[in-house]
Amino acid sequence: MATIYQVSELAGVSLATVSRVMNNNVRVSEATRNKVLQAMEQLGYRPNSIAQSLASSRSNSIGILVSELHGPFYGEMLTGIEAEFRAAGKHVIIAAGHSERATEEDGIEFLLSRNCDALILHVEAVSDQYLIELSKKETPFVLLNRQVTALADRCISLDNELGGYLATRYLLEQGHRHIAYIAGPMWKTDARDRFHGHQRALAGYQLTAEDALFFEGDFRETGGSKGLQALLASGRPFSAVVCANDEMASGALTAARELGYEVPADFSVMGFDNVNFAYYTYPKLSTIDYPVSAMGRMAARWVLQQVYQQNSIDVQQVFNPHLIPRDSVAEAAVT
Amino acid sequence: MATIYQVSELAGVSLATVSRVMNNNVRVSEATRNKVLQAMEQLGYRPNSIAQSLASSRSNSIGILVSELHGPFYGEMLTGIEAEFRAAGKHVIIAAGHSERATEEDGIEFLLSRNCDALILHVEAVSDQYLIELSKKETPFVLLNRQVTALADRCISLDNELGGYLATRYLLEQGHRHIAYIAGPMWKTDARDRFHGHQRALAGYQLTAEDALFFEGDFRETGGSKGLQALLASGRPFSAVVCANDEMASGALTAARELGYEVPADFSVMGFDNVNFAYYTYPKLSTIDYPVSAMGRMAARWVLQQVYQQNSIDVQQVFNPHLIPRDSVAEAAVT
DNA sequence: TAGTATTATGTAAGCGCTTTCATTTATAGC
DNA sequence: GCTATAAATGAAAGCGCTTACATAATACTA
Repeated sequence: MATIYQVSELAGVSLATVSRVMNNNVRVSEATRNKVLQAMEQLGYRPNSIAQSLASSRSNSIGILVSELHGPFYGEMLTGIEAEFRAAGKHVIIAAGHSERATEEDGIEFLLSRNCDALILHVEAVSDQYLIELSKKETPFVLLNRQVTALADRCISLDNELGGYLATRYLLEQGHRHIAYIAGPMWKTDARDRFHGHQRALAGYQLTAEDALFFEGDFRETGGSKGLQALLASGRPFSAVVCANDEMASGALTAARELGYEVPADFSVMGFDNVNFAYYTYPKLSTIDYPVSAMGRMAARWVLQQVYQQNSIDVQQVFNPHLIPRDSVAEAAVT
Repeated sequence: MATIYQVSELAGVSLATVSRVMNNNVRVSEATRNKVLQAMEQLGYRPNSIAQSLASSRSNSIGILVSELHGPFYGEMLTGIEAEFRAAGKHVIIAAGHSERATEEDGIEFLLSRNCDALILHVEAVSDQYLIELSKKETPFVLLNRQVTALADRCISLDNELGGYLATRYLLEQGHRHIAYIAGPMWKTDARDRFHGHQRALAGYQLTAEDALFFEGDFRETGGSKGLQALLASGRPFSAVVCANDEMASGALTAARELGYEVPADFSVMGFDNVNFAYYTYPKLSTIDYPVSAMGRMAARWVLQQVYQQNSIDVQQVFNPHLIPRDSVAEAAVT
């Protein structure tokens, strides 16, 4: 591989000049610039990004930590992030945190050791305190889908409470009064926030959430199916179930069918996230849209703005969810 | 951030010694090793991976190019790859190729410019010739899910032909004789191979694929639904449809329902890939398992073995698909 | 115990760039 | 035409490591 030195020789200029035309931040005369460009062309020169990084102490790499690499949710997020950075000539280094504290901390440590210029973190298990400590180190980071008050300016999140509210309000508007809830793991903030939104919506109708109609799931399909079974087994009547995410809603749908119930005739089911497969369930899932790809892009822009000084970029920190009515919710039967 | 120099000072040894204990490939006495370790600890030293890379001309990074970052398929693949490398202290740099020639070539160029030690490529649009040229450059690469004869030793792939064969043979065994086929884009090798397997299975029963019962889809849900509509519209009777992947099968299922057909009572549907949501469709999709995560891991191992000399690793190059019978296929009605 | 083979450590030259500072060359002013 | 200023280029010192090669310390042999 040709080096900058060989280019400089061939072009008959100094190293510094070649470097200048590459970075074109300093004036170089048309004539020399052309000589250099031509020499580069001729040698098939490609800059060594490692050497550039070392000399400039900029790695042009951004570390991304997400819980999982698979699953409909993170894929969308990564797509948004990658597209934005790729266009800016930066690259992403990816690590998975698996929603476990040790693995998440490990992943962050790993990315840090890779000299990332910045980090985009979708962490769930790590403590606020840890993040606050991390913020004192030199590597800047944004948090996706997490609210830490002390780090408010680095958080890009969805108003999960509002989402929970919208889901339940929609069911209430359809006449449902006995609404079951299959939550995510309640140690996760988003799971709690969504549930709080649910409670607020109920309160608006002078109702409260009943313990018998609550099930704490795991955000996965099995959580939804187990949850539905448990709710049914409780004997407490309900005409609708809101699930804290689409995976669980899908599980609930499957379980309902297996147990001989028909959705939405026997009861309505509401999801959350609007992941791509929500359109392909049967019945098509009514859900709350989570603009995850847009939020991923926004996190990338935050980095571009804060770390790479691209000041023309606007950053939006809080996103609003909205209702996607489809076929899994029907009006409550008049009683 | 502390540098190796400060560590060496504090420990009272030379730079070289510090470097040696870090890489522990050369003997260092217990006593000095401890002094150094302690100094590192005390300074909170973390090696600068960029400097290491420059000096050793090893970036410890592997470039991954996949068609998309989202979708059930690639997510699994990435998960397998990342897990394997992370354990080995390597990191992955990810780019998306979007199944377009220009973007794929661009992505490869991009990864190359990042000084990756190796590349794992899941490319579809790029020509064999291009890959052969690429193989002459210094950066080694593996191909996932692609067979290039001249590069046979770098290909890790699924026997797609066998998969196609298994799918159709299963339907034949269930008594189906009029089997429609919704293919992937026929310019993609895997789409073609799967179809060839289909033909071979038919041939085993003295049958041939009928043009009227063939539809070329796009590997996405809409392809499946459009495909089914087209097949139905052709007026040609069939009792089963094999779809070249699960997404299209899911689309076909949805379309069937919307058009008032019941699967598998009115006709059977077969998928391919066994992506995670195949279990959550209604009815649960009978499909062909594609061990994509295992294949991703294997690609990572190939790199570990070939590039990082971890000789203890075994590499398997061809994977076999197998049948996953579920609920979307039933026996053909006796006529 | 001298002489040699080993083992442990130090010295210093890069790796391929960026960037400051110094120097040269062109441009303008009068 | 000569000086003052600006613009273009070059020289060289790093960036934080690795790794020959050289040297010092230790162990082993007879």
